[in-house]
Amino acid sequence: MTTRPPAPRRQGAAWTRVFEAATRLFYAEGVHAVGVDRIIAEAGVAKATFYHHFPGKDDLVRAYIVEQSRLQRAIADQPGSASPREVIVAAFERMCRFGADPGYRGCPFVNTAAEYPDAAHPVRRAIDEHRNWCRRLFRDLLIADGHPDPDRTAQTLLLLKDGLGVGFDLDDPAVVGAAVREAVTRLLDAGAHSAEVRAGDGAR
Amino acid sequence: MTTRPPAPRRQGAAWTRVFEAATRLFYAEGVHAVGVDRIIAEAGVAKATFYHHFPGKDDLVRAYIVEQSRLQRAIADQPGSASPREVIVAAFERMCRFGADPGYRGCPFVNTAAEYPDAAHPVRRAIDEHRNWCRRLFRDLLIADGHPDPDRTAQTLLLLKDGLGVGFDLDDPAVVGAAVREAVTRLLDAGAHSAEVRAGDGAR
DNA sequence: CCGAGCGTAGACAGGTCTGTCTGGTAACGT
DNA sequence: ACGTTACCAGACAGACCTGTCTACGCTCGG
Repeated sequence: MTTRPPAPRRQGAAWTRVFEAATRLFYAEGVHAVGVDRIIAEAGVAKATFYHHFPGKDDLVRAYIVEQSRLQRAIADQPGSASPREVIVAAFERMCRFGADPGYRGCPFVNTAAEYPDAAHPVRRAIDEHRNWCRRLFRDLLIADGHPDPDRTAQTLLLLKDGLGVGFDLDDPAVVGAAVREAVTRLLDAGAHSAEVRAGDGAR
Repeated sequence: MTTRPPAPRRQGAAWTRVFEAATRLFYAEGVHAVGVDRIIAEAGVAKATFYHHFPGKDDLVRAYIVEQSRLQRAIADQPGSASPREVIVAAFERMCRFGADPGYRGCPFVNTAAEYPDAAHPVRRAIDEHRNWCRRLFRDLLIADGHPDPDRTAQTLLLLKDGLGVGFDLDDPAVVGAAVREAVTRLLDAGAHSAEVRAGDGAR
């Protein structure tokens, strides 16, 4: 009589429901602002089931970060015939599209890092890993594009990425988008420009 | 017998002690992670005194943000004989010095905004005010410097400011500092460069 | 001298947090 | 037929959260 499925639930889906509810809530409201009770309520899952799949809340937070990183890598890693430079431009174009969405609430990595002051915490380590991957990706693309200073410029691209994450959340998306597009173009042109200068050609 | 001063406390200083403890803790550990009990304990103040001075915790948070904004304005507003361009460069130089400090934990405005998803919240409004002041300041300086696109470039400087706030907290400060200094210089040179080009001069 | 204002100490209420535990149900592989 | 695994419902513990309240003391202006 009791314990019948209130929702037509697929079996084996409790983990997924918990994870998806957590992802949505963590992103929209912040990690510390969302309790386990809230997550299991929205997932329609028993508390024991939650703690059966995740040893503790922090493990869920870490899984959330790792999955966000995996998603971004999957998008960036899909092969294409574009030039390195076009790949970078397309990546920022994509970020600008995401940022213009009304549901945008900032970069999940930056927002979560703000709630974990301890740099040695597993969650922070996961965030560090993602940032390192990102910086390496930028650097490799810049090298492939023949940029004269790939390491520093990769960090500059990271600066822009972090800046747009904050800006799209707190400022006017249209202005932020315009500023980002121009800054990225100029940054990449600076590399090409240097190469041209070295080849004996002037500006324009 | 009871109620003797454990510390040699100056009278009328309870508000200050609360505020300073809150500022330190909010910045170092985040707003949601620090409770009122903790603040009053570190301030050496009774709970009733806390609620005598602040209607609630959010008011204290707002006061924290407003004061941080006031401090930054005070630094930026002090007059000098420097050119507009030098003022901008000096501002970023100052931020880089702050960011290199081992106690640096990111931009208080960005970190706090990450904990207040509701854009209509008084705390978020205070943060918006600060960002608007900052953008206006950049724009006015760029106009005074004769930059051809002050509005967009002001937003770009804001992008860099937010990016360095995150980067100095999460990445290698030395690399971030180098990237910031170069990006700012290049951004300001681009304006001057456009002027030169319009005057009929080529690159270099 | 005396009251107002600021301060202390600490109990208390009502809620929420993470995490544990009991008890029972349903599907599945062997 | 049986054990395992996944799942649900919900009570419970113990800590911490914000915020209120009582009761008392110190100091200073009038």
